[in-house]
Amino acid sequence: MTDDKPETRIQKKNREAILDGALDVFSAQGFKGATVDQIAEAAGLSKPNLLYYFASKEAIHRALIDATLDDWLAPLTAIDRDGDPVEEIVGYVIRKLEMSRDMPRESRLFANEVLQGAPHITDVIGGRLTELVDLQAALFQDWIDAGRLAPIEPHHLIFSIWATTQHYADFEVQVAGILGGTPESRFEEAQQFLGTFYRRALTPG
Amino acid sequence: MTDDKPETRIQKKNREAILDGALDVFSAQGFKGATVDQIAEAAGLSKPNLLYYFASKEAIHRALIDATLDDWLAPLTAIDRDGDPVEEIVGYVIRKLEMSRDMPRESRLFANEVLQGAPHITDVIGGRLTELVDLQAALFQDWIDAGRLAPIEPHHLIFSIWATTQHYADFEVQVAGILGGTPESRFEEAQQFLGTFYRRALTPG
DNA sequence: GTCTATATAAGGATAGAC
DNA sequence: GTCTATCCTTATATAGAC
Repeated sequence: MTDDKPETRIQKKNREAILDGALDVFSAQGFKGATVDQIAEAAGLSKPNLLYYFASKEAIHRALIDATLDDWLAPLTAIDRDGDPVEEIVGYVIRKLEMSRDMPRESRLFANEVLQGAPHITDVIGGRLTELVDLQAALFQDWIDAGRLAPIEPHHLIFSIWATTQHYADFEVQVAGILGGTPESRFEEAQQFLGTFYRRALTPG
Repeated sequence: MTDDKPETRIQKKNREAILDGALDVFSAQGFKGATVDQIAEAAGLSKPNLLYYFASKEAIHRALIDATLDDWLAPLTAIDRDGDPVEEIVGYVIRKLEMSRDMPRESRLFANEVLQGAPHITDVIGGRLTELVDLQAALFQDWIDAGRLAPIEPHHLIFSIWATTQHYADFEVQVAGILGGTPESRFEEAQQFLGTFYRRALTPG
């Protein structure tokens, strides 16, 4: 166990604390609304010490996007071509809703980013994301052509799934203000609603 | 025509220019991301001159929310209890989609606000908005009880309508990046998609 | 009502001691 | 690696002349 590795245990711990704190702050306030001071405080470090690990606020944000993007897009690739079309898509809806419940900060991080013109992820949208979506949309279209899914434009179907599921994370204050109840009860209702809704809209015949 | 009225023509024109410029800037960058300089430039005034009309950045934002909120919530009250339930709700969906097309700045203004915890409109969410939604949700429930609408939780139905329609304004860069085409072609597709989608999910039997 | 100049504060980033 | 002190830029807001 030599020690010339690029990352010591303490460095790893600090980097993780910084990224976690940055996720808190960027997701709640957006890029410009976030301050390095707030991130440092959330991470339990002084500002200069934080800037010893990351060269700038931009660099923290970039690292955070890099660290979360894969997780965030993962469900899109988990749809099984050999499964039942309606159940596969409803399953995707439910997974996305669970992510809104379990990773609301990530949802808001990307919502803030896209809402303000996606200045830091233009390459992702123009590249990987479009490829992934086109791929799944083609699969949906195959299912439709085979009569196993009610005819509907697949890209817009994907948008509707993103919109309806991420809504519960991104606009949570509004949802909570209107519905009341607990986070758990709200997500249970949402799960029930979305399952029913998408089954009706997608079942052929 | 005496001149002791609180507002002259030139004041009115300047106030409107400021609010219009502020709508540009706040909707694109959020409250913290916006600067008074940018708003002044968008309004065609100097910064001190702008601050002659509004005491602070906060005051501009408040005035803007006040000036746009009524328009933004109007469609919610336009649903006709005596119409055909499915067509009334689909009509609401289409009106909301048209608002995403025609008032994208207002959509993003409120999206920014809610996404970041609605610090400036807590009273609206806890008050007027909840009342309006509860009222319409009760109407939907009546329709369901009468067997004229497929059974579905009405509050979540309203959320889904907001989410799916405002998505096209709030996340336009992403939608445009994935779909390509023109704004017109995208909205036509969306209209087609959402009409089909909600008719299927809401038609009873 | 509108401008130039400026006060004042916040925030990003660095210097240099330890 | 971590801290205190500080620099520098940006941004809100005001003063005061015209």
